[in-house]
Amino acid sequence: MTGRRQDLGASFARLTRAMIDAETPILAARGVGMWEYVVLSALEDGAAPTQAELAATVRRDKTRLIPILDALEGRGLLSRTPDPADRRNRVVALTEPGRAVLAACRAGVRAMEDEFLAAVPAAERRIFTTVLEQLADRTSR
Amino acid sequence: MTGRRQDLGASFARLTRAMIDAETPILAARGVGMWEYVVLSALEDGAAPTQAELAATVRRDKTRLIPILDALEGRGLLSRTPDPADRRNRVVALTEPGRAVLAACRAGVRAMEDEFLAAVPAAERRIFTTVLEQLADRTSR
DNA sequence: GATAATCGTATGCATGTGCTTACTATCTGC
DNA sequence: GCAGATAGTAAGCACATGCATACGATTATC
Repeated sequence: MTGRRQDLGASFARLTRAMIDAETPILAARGVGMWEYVVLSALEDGAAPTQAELAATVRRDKTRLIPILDALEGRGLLSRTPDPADRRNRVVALTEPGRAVLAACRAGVRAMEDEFLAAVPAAERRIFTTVLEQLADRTSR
Repeated sequence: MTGRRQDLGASFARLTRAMIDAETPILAARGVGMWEYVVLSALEDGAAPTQAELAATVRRDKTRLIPILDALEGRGLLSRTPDPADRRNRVVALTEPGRAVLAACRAGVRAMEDEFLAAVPAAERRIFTTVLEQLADRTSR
């Protein structure tokens, strides 16, 4: 890898900023903030058994997560249900409207991503995204 | 790209955090903070003609850049020289000791990166890093 | 039953960041 | 020569974030 010029960290950071800048208006057009989108996404595959666990998943301080959840629940996009097995806990889950909003956001984000990657040949694109996801999955959250 | 699960932005953000977490102790062992490293790196290929331009390059508020530059200059790692062509400006350049410290940091970062990518087959790794750099270079700073 | 631990909630505090303001010194254009 | 603009510098302000504290409700352990 002696030919590599830029640090991985610098490239990732730069692309993160670019993605955030690109995603923000897409989400805003659907009435969703970035943290809200992150939370909705985290619930896509299934409910979080506790708010604390959701906070850890999205790496957002549990106390600062409250207003985000308040807002989303207030809009009917997610529900917080006391867990009968342990009433200290509240199970957090997407509602149908929440799923619909998330799907709309996701569609916009996907379109943006596809456009962003359009200049990369298909075979390389496939390798890039596969390796990217593998690397990301290997990092602790 | 219908098979892709995770948002690019989420993967990039996650990897950025992982890189920061991995780099921080590497830099600290060489007495360098992350912002300091970013600044040193930005000067690697040549001096910045003004501090303002350096600030834009590293995306750091020019007013907040001052203490960083003060610290680095105080350690003799960079110089700030009034530009005779326009004495409002100060040309910022690495010193030889600065280059040495940067090289040491870079070596540590490279070793970490190589280890991080070790599980990726060489051919895929090459494609991944090439595409990554191309994508990063295409984003506005 | 009493104590300790945990969850969700609200809030305080310290730190980092971006933007703004203000200043001195310098430069540019008229 | 003068007004306006710019560079570097210091500091204020608002906001975001992480961590800590405290509380009521609930659970687990002894």
